[in-house]
Order: sequence, then structure tokens, then C-alpha cells
Amino acid sequence: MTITQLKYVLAVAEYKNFTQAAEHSYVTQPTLSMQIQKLEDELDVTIFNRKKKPIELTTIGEKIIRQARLIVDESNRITDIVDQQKGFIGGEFKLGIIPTILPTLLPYFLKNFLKKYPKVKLMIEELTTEEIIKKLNDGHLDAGIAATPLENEAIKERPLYYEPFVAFVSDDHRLSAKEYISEDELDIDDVLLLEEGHCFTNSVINICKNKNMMDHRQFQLESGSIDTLIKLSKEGLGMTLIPYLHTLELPEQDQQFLKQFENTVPAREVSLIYHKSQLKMQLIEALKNSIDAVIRGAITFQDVKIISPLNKKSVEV
Amino acid sequence: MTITQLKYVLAVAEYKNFTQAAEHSYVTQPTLSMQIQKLEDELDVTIFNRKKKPIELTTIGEKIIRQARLIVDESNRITDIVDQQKGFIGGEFKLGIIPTILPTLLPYFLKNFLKKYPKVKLMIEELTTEEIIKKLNDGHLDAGIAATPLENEAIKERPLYYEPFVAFVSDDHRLSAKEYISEDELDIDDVLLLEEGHCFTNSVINICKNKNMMDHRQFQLESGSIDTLIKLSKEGLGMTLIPYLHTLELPEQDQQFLKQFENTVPAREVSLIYHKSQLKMQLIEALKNSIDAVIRGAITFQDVKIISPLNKKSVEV
DNA sequence: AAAATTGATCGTTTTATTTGATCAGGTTTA
DNA sequence: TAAACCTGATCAAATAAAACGATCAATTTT
Repeated sequence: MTITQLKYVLAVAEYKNFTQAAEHSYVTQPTLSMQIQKLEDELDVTIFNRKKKPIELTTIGEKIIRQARLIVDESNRITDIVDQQKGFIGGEFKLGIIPTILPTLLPYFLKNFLKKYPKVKLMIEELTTEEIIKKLNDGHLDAGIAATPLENEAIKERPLYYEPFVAFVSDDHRLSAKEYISEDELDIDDVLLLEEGHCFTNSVINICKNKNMMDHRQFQLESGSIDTLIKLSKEGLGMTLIPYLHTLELPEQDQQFLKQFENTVPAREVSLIYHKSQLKMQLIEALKNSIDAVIRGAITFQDVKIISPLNKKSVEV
Repeated sequence: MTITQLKYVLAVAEYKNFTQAAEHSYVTQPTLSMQIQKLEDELDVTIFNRKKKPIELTTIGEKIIRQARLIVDESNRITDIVDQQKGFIGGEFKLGIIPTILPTLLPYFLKNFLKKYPKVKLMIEELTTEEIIKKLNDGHLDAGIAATPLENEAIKERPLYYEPFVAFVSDDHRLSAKEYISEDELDIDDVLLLEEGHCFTNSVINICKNKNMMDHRQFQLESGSIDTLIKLSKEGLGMTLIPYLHTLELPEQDQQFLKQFENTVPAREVSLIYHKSQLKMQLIEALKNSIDAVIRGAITFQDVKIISPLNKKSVEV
């Protein structure tokens, strides 16, 4: 049994297809087929049910996959150990960031980070929380940045900062007269939301007390971008909630429409998340330090109430 | 990096010698040297300081060894997983048993066990507790049977039975008139002990209240066998303590010299012990079941006080 | 000083892996 | 229904890797 064979098996388990698995393993299909057969012969089991389309794992196959994942992970970690000992911070690093964080956070740390760690090849993808979790689990991402807590066993979280929600209320809105806003005054039917799949949407819903079925409104448009929400809001189609960092980028004439929450402000916890197997830890630490250093100046709030990004009740902290 | 390379590295780390490591890996020395060099090149580190005699690990080498051990263990476990799924109980199984347990316990279960699991190749070694622990840690043993608790983090324990200590007191001894004996009456200077290294010796010392320096006695002879202790005792050189299972094998004329403890009887906890990495679990379970089934009839005591086999105070249970 | 031990080095042999071409069994498309 | 297509298995040939035996240089032991 070799680590290569285990990697091939994992690839097939992932792509459910020998040919694709071979491509992603940078070998030809016969090579991969043969190695897997050799492993199956050696262990005297069939790992894959090749008759089913797409290919399925056998019962024993499932267990072997789990163990193989463990072995491959642990073997990958050897280079980590060596790097750490050498104090070397470098190599490929795949980072997923959710859409409502990426555009505002990235400019803060990216340049500094790349300058400080010139040997790191950072590959950033914009992904939903769900996608990030999936890719962390199958090893396609090294880390992610998302709203937490996720309550996911396989994922570790390191909070980076707490980002308050800020209301954007246009002139003609019923709440436009108020200087500060309170959670009680929010009506979910009246708040413009991002399209489904954004955890930001869940958070906003979790803030609003009124969690009944939301078909009271005259129209329903769910946008993919916060800027669109702001535009629609200015058209008088409702208010919206936006993350604090986004408010710093608004043109001056729009700043007037912003309203902070009074007292305890609802906020989302933004964390660096990674798989519990903790690969590339030294790089994750480096990234956290870079973000910490730069964000401390930008966001300093006390007395925040963390809003869950899941479909759940909020939790007082 | 291959699992083979990691195994070679572990072998060198173990034997501190390339040639010996090669022999134990069933390859020639140049082969092993080359593979280790390849790994060192690939990781760009030196794992071994070859200048020192015997060979030493570098700092990074130590860490690599630890990780290599983990990977090799986990990869060995794949066959376990397959066996378990197939319900197959077989293969080599190396078991270490301490000298004061082996001769009395083995006859009870060995025949039945081998008959029930004909595919198991059982290799039994008589070893001290210390040796067992060492060999469990370096993988030279799959399991051991010893007195517990050991308070060793790397070792897991599954208690098999509680074996009381029985006193053997010859006619001319000061305690010979009593029907039952009590711990208070024991004097360490007066109890014949096994030679050092036997945990049974520690246990006996732990029973005796009188734990002062033991040089009050006229002579000091530490034997390696319980039978010798009995012979010496019959010669009037003192009393001795022997494990319960041993009493069942004494000739009838010697049975008269046995004295049970009154009330709560001191006993040793005999456990199946194995490494925390839990290799060959299904075989360990099978072994435990075999011993359980046969020992239940032989030993049934309640109200025992477990005596630690370590150099420590006893613990009430 | 001689002998023994140790790990590295070097061709050579042996073994293992990978490849490209091809095949057989399916399914989908025309 | 036949042709096209996709999929994984198979095979001989090429390539790569591992292992070996012999030997060397450096130490250590005798």
C-alpha cells in the first residue's frame, strides 16, 4: 500500500469517475485504474462499485476512504512540520471568502500580507459559507473567512472581528426621522434582502423579530450585491441592513442615510475557519495576524450582540 | 514520500543504526540508506545526525519521527478495518505477559482461544511490565497482560479480573496459628520477595504497612519464581504472598499453609493492555472475550482492595 | 597498527509504474 | 436500430524506481 494509491482512491471517491480522477491526479486513466486494482487486490476488497453510474463506494470502501483521508492528511502535514521548524511561511494557500466580506475586507490586509510573506501563493475564491465548508472538508480549500458560529464539528473557528450591522434608510422611509434605530422597529417585510444562499440574509432575518412567512410585501427581489440593495433602498423600495465595513466605502452623499443601532448593536462574528485536521496551521496563523493587525484600527466596538449566520435564534454574548 | 520510506526512518530511529535497521526491514543497507536520503532530499532536512555514534535524531528529525509513527500506525490500521468488516480474526498477534501471570493464566484460555480463532498466530513473550510498555510503544507487541493501573498515558487498559493475594505461612512462623490474616500483621522484613523488576514485588510492598528501609532482616534473597519463594518459606525463612491463581496449582499438602486475608482482601487488577493507537482491536477484543469466559468461573471475589503495581500508595475501590 | 564496523557510493539487475493504444460493456444520440 | 460516445479494463512497451552486491572512506575497537 502506498500513499499514492490512497490519493488515487480519494480522487475517485471525490469525482465518482476514474477518468476525471486520473486527470486531477495528473496521471492517465490506466495508471489510476491499475493502482486502485492493486490496492484492492492487496487488501482483498472491492472499494468501488463500478457498475453503478456514477460510481459508488462499497460499505468497506466508505471506511477505507475515511482512513485514507486521515493518512493522506497526516502525510501532508509532514511538510507543514518541516516548514514550521524552518520558520518558512510559503507555498500555495487556498482561501475562500463569502461575498459579503470579500470586497470590503480584502483591501485591508491583502497587500500587507503578500508583502510580508512573499513566498505565499494566495489563491482566493469567492464562495458561500456552504461551499467553503464543503471545500474545507474535501481539502480543496486551506481556510475560509465567513460569519460564525457555524456549529460544525469538522470546522475550527478563530474569530477575527465583530462587525456591526448598520441600517440604510432612505428619506421617504417610515424610520427616516430617527437618529438611532432599534431591533424592535425592524419589519422583515420591509427590509431588502440578499438572495438566498448568503448567510448575511440569515443574519438579517435573525435580527428581525418578525419571523413570520415573508410574503406580505408587494414585491420580492433578492439581490446578490449589497450595492444593489442600497440602490433599491434609495429608490424608496424599503430599508436594508449592511455590514459596517461596507459603510466605510459609501460615497459621502450616501452616508446620511446610515443609522446605527442604539445600545447593544447586532453584529456578525467574522472568523477564519479551517478544517479540524489543521493543515497549514502556520500559514493560517500568519493570515490571522495580518488581519488582526490591520482590522483593530478599523473596527472597535464593545457591547455587541452576535447574530448567528444560521437559521437560528441569536445569542447574547 | 512513501510509507516505506517512513518505515525505514522509524527503523533507523529505533535501532540507531542503518545496518540493523535494514536487516529488520528485510532490505540491504544501501537500499535503506538511499531511501532515507531521498526522503531527506525531498523534505530538504537532515533527519539523522550520522556523525554521532550511536546515531542521533536532529530536532526536526524528532518531529518527523513522531509524525511518521502516526502515519505508519494509521496505515497499518487499514488492514484492521478490512479484517473487522470481514469479521476476520487472524494474523500475527504478539502478546507480552508478566512472569507472575503467565504460567497460571495461560493454561486457562490458550487452548480454547487457539481453537476458536485458528487463523491467529499467537506469539507470547514473558516480559516485565516495563518491557511490555516499551514494546507496546514501539510496536513490537500488539498487547500485553499485566497488573494495573499503570497510569501511563500511551497505554490503554481493559481489566480482566481481580486476583487476590494469598499468604503462604509455614508452620513455624509467628502467624501460623491464625486462620485469617490481616494487612496490619504483615512485616515487610519478614515477607519473601521476588527479585526487583517484578511488579508483584511492588504490590506486595504496597500491601505491607511497614514501608521503611528494608534492611532489618538477617538475609536478603530475592528470587525470580514464586515456587522458589514457597520452598524458602517452607524452610522457615519467612512467609510470602502469592497470587490466588497460583494457589490453585499447589499440591494438596501445601494448601494447609495458605491463609486468606480477612474482610477486604488485597488484590491486583490484571488487565489486557495495549497502545492507545488501538491497532488490532478486533483481536484484542477476541482475546478479552476468551479470557473473560474462562476466568469468570475461576475467580469470583467481591470486596477487593486493588493494590497498585507501581511504587505508590494503594487505592480503595 | 590491524581488524572490525559503519554509512555512502556505484554500476547492475530486478521490480514496479506509467503510458499509449485498444477493447468490451454500457448509454445516449441520430 | 445503428452509430457515436463514454467508461473502465487490459496489454505490450517504455520508463522509472527500488534493491542488490561489491566496494570505499571514515571511524572505532581491539
